[in-house]
Amino acid sequence: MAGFTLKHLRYFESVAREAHFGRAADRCAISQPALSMQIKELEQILGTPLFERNSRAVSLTQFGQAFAPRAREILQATDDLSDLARASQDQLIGRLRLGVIPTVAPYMLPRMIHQLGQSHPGLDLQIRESMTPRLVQELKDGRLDAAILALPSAEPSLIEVSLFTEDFVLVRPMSDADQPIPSSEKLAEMHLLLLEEGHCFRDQTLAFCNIQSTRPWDGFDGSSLSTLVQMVGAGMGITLLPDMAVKVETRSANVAVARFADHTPTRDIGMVWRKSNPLGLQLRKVASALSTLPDSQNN
Amino acid sequence: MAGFTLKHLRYFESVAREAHFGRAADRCAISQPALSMQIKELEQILGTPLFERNSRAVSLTQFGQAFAPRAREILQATDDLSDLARASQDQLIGRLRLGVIPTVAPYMLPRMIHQLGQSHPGLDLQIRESMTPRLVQELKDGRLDAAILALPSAEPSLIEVSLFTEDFVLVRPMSDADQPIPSSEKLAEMHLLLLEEGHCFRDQTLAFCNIQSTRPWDGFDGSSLSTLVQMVGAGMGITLLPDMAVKVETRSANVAVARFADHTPTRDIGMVWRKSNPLGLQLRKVASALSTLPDSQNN
DNA sequence: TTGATACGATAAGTTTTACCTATGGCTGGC
DNA sequence: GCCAGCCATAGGTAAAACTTATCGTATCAA
Repeated sequence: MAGFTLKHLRYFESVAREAHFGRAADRCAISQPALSMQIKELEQILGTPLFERNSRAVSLTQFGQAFAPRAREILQATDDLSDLARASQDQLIGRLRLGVIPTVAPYMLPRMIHQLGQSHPGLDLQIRESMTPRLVQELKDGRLDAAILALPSAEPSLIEVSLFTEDFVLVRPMSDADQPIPSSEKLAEMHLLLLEEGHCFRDQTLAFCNIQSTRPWDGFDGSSLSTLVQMVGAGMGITLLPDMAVKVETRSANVAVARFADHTPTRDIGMVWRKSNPLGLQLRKVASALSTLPDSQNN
Repeated sequence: MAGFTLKHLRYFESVAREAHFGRAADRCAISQPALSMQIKELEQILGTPLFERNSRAVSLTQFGQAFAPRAREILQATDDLSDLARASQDQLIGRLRLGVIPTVAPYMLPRMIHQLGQSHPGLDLQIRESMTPRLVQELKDGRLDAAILALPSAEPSLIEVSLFTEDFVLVRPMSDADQPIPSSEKLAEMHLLLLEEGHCFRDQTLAFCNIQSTRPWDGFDGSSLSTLVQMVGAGMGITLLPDMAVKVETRSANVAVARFADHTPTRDIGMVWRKSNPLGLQLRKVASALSTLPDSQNN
């Protein structure tokens, strides 16, 4: 024997409230016989009568009186659950596990958290900082919901949305400030300081200079952009910086910043998530909110 | 658009638990396409996906994770309400989901089923065999109605009713049959064969011998009492058996059974259920019917 | 790369269920 | 005794839910 249904409970509640099958049926927008049958079925399922049908009146049995408040609780809980569903439609709420690559995280996170706090109240942002391959793997494993990294991710199972494009700038010792800006070919012959293996920014820099990334490298690799700039300040060479890092990293270093006039190297920062993630729409809104961020720093 | 039904919630809960449509469909006793359609319909009603279907895996969306505990609460409340109805009969009828620990089930079940068939016609007995911690958890989750295990359960939310106390007996190779019965201290120094980690009977045996259960164990653990007795018969050591297992397990094995004269180790087998279960009165009657069982075997 | 496999979605057909209208049967009041 | 009010029953219909068979796609091994 199957259990009762929510419909049974709604009909029961209606009869209990009206103490009248006909009016209760109206309230339920069904016919009186249909209601009678459903109540009868409910009583049969429970194995106990719920109502006492006197010829002129309908009243709850003792068991019906115990049943009614519990039934109302359940109906209330289902209504609440429906509301929960509705409330979650429009905008992303709850946990968002977001991966960010190391050459973006320190410069973007403060404004990002601030921005999302404004545009997405109720969002529980959980940040993980890792290099691209690991972020991609964790996305595919379902351990991240989305990631911010340099496009393209070269991963067909992910959706990519570009947030903004940013230039690379040249950072060199202050003593070189009045030198002409070297071409990318010249750069390859200079003492170019790079991030460690695995950073996509390292690969992008090498690509710009037309250097094979597999070529053995004789320089000292830095583990962060901050280290690289300090090394440049100490006269150990030159480096490239992504635009968003410039202000923070060159503030207190004895280095000169120069922008390329032509063929400026750039990278495209984007947000990615699984194609199969049904929150695509909401994630797109998050991305949209984040794409306004670089504007707020350009001054 | 009509709201969701309890059936929707049950199906949802099943898929959420199994993370697999096929297995979930089996559990619900319907076909996989029917389940897929119902889940799809539920998602449409809610206006939000509940599951993320990767080709190889099914996982809850963030909303699904918020939805699941509430859905379970509602299902639990409906089960309680059904139980309330059954509590108004004076004898338990309908489904009884009963958990039994492995060192009791094989020896008690046949008589138990027979006894309840007599004393409780109309009872639909569903047995699950698991070790104590899991049974307790499933009781608390509302996935079991009652369990038979060794007392105490150390769980304040459960009611415990003792069914009977049974002795442990010593089982050793037939060649040792005329040896004196060792003390519990002696036992600890002999080659004592034990059940695997997790069985309460293992812990009770160790406690009797004053052995720390955290102590690394050099013996081979058996996965059933039957295996242990076979190992004893093969001369690999000695073991203890609960009384109810003796007749069945030593019948065809080349072992000697000895009872302890003094300080006999025992365990208290009892039935437990949630304090909040409205069927307490009826379950007490079931326990009472079961407590007569050991008498019928004592000959 | 290709073929096998696993798994959820889709399609077509059938059974079950919930409902409608019409009617029956009981009760209390006029 | 007849009428009015009310719930139950009967017969028929349309929607819902389920079945089996099949498809599409992703994964994995050869």
